[in-house]
Amino acid sequence: MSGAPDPTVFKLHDLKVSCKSCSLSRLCLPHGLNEKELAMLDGMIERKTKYDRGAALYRSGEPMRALFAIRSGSFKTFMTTPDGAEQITGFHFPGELLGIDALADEHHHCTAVALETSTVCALPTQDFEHLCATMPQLHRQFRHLIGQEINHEHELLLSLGQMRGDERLATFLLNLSERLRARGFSHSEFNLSMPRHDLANYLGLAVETLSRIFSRLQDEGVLKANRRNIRILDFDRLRSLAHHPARARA
Amino acid sequence: MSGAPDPTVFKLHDLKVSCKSCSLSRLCLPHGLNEKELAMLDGMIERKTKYDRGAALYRSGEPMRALFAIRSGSFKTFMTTPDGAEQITGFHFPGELLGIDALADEHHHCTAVALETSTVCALPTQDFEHLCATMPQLHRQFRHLIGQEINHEHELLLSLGQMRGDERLATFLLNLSERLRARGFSHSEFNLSMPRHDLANYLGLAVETLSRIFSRLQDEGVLKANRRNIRILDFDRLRSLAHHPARARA
DNA sequence: CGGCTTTTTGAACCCCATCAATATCCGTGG
DNA sequence: CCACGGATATTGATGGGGTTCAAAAAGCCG
Repeated sequence: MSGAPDPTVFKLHDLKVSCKSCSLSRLCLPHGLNEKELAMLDGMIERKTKYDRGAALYRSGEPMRALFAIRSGSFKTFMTTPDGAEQITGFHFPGELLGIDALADEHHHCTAVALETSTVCALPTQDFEHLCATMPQLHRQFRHLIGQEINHEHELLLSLGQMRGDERLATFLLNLSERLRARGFSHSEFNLSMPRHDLANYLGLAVETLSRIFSRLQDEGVLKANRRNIRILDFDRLRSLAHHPARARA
Repeated sequence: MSGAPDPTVFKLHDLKVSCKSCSLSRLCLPHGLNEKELAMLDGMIERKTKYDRGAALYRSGEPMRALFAIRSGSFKTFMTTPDGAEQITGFHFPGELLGIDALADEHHHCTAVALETSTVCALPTQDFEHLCATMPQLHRQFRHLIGQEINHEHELLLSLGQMRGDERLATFLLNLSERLRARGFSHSEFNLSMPRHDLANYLGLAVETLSRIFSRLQDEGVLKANRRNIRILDFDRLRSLAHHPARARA
């Protein structure tokens, strides 16, 4: 389960990729930094960490060690109640930040687990704090990314609080589609990195209900879903679902 | 929260209260600042803003003017969809920060509306950015408050995604009770500042369902609810509800 | 006292959870 | 290579929590 990484897998050139040459930099913390600042940031980052599927980047309750930026792969973050119930609060992709749930008291309130073999860049908290103080642009981008996180959670609240199951799934798929597009992938066909179980939990549904919704959307020609593989056929229909056109629950 | 302040209560000396003498400072941005820093922060703050019930502090889409700290009263913040559906994302009380939903792109993604006559302290964004750069402790407290906001939204996600109606209400009441206690009010009896309609929306329920849940909890002797007035009679039962003891939806 | 909003209560229906069973995929070992 | 077992996913049947429609009751304010 845990990512006891085979040392031989890490070739030197993998470890030395810099922020400067990283294709994700425009989505990530380095965005907007000049050459000199970039170099400073680069110097602070530990880049060697690899996580296999199921490996935890951090667990709820642990003290915060670092801020993480995803380089490849994907993660889920979830809350846990004392009695064992879980709620997935987000799926995270390359260029996104992980660990800001520890902002309040330097301890994590979520657990982050890799959905597939993934790599992250780690930024020790002390270093980061110092860097922010000296680089206004880094600080700004950090705030920007936190803001995105908050906005995303607001969208999810809207979804869970107001929408039916099919509307939630439509919203999720459109959001995912956009995030993949922003990363240079196809926005109409992709493979989900999470099992149905996780997606259902994220959407506040039972696995069976989610499966039924997929089947129905497929029957209606909105998409084609073969297990993890999704092909969106009718974006307009999906969008109209996501905006649940005629419902005034106000 | 209930302290529906008579307008005449606001004499000039109220408007000039400084952070230093503010009873909420330990919950608010000034927490941990030394005398000199406190004076600097004080100098930046506009304190005269008062909002009647229904008045908007800011609206979704507007550019961010300032960061707000609530001094008295209470607010609700909500998301709006293109088709008019709303989801209340939070209720906010004295000492809490409003406006951080604009962190991503300097534009608000929520609307904030006063639930009763309320006053806020406004901190213009540019000033604040500058202050943060020169006062590490202020920066730290700002991060702390943002973290609290994120944590609160995670709790709400858990609530909406995993709990039944009665469990959601129990969770809300316990949370509210704690926040009131932290502000020196009774934690067992209080007046809700929001109508059923808003609370139902926040909890992802229909007004009728919420009303029925209140009635049932009252029949069971867990609490006494007379319109806005709530008296919690059995904290243990409420807590056991909030933790939905025997349900493994894992 | 009227007219308004807010809250509660009642009845019917529906989305979704649950229980149960089948199907499909995948990794492992014979 | 194929067989086997476990995890993952789909499908069916049933029941319950919650929404919706409808209306009455209770505050609130002019």
